[in-house]
Amino acid sequence: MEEGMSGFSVRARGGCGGGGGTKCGRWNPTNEQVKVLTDLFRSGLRTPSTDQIQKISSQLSFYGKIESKNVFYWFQNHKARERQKRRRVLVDEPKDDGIHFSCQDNNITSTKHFSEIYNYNQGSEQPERVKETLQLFPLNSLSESESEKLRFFAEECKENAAFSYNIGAEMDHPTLDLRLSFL
Amino acid sequence: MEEGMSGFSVRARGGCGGGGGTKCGRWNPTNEQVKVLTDLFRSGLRTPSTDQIQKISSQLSFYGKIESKNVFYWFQNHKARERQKRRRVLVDEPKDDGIHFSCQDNNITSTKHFSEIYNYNQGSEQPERVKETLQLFPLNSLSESESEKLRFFAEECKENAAFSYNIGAEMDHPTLDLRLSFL
DNA sequence: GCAAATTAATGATTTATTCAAG
DNA sequence: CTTGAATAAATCATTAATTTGC
Repeated sequence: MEEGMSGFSVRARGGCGGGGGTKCGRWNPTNEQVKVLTDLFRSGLRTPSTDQIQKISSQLSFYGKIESKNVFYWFQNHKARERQKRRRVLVDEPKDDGIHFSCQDNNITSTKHFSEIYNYNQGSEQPERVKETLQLFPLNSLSESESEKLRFFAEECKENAAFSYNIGAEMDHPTLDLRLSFL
Repeated sequence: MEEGMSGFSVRARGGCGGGGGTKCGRWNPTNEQVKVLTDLFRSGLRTPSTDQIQKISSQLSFYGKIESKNVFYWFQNHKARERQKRRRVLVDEPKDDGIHFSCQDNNITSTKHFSEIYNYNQGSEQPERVKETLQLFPLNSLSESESEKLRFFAEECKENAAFSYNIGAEMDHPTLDLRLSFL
């Protein structure tokens, strides 16, 4: 991928001595290793001590090549990325407010329950990216150009595409201004 | 399927506000609504903010009955199911494993360099707590349940997830005693 | 053809995690 | 250590598809 380099890159590090794999650019955790590390993380471990690191590394070496520093970095990175993920959520978001629903009684609680539920925002997939990417939103297809609309539709919802495009034609809807600007 | 329950049942929804259909069991999106939601999703939107939800809902109401919460749920479900789909693919298609760390030595100044870096050890986050919490470590899950393993993997280390998750199965490892005792 | 029966989709709720504030 | 916020995952439940016996 990014390696393409000619020069050193891969390992200017002294290590990687022995021959073999040669792919000693960086640690490549096995699934087992990741599993264990993740479980440790989930069970509360965040910044293992030197001692803990050594022991973990030792245990994990059973699954494949690994060094203490890999464990150390893994925790550093994992912790940081989890935090980052969380932060992104906080940053991009909020403005809540209330939105109520029509269903009034029903134990399910509407306003409260719901606001509790979706009173957040960005998920974990495209953090900021969404905002930028949305620029690319194929708006044109949303408010006009029915034919193009249908084209998309045919792609996305083959089965539902059936009657969709003539509705727009006969109903003369309100421009459905679903584009970045309104988002 | 196995539901057969007897008990209570159908929801005691009282709401469903205004008159009309009475068939207010649950929202039934029109093709237009699905089309727009799908396009938004495709354009990158995953977890719309409250504000976005309101606007989307407002626009979509032109096509038929809809509430903000429907939009919210739609995105939640769609996102989750797309993820699920992807995950399923990964599970079904093991991919190669290419596990061959041949590099052996490579101590990379390990001890020295490394110890300098993380030789600060505990103190900040979970001091003792770790020790207690680790008791709960779900060891059992270390060697089996490949699917779940993969799930974790896909989540945590998307890019590194490339290889092997069948190793555990064929290697019959030594109980990996990662628990309090060793930490 | 057409319903009852069965299965597939998907809307709506609940539960479990994680980080971070208190 | 406790609690609140914000999800993602799991699950429940209802509606639409589809199948099946007549």
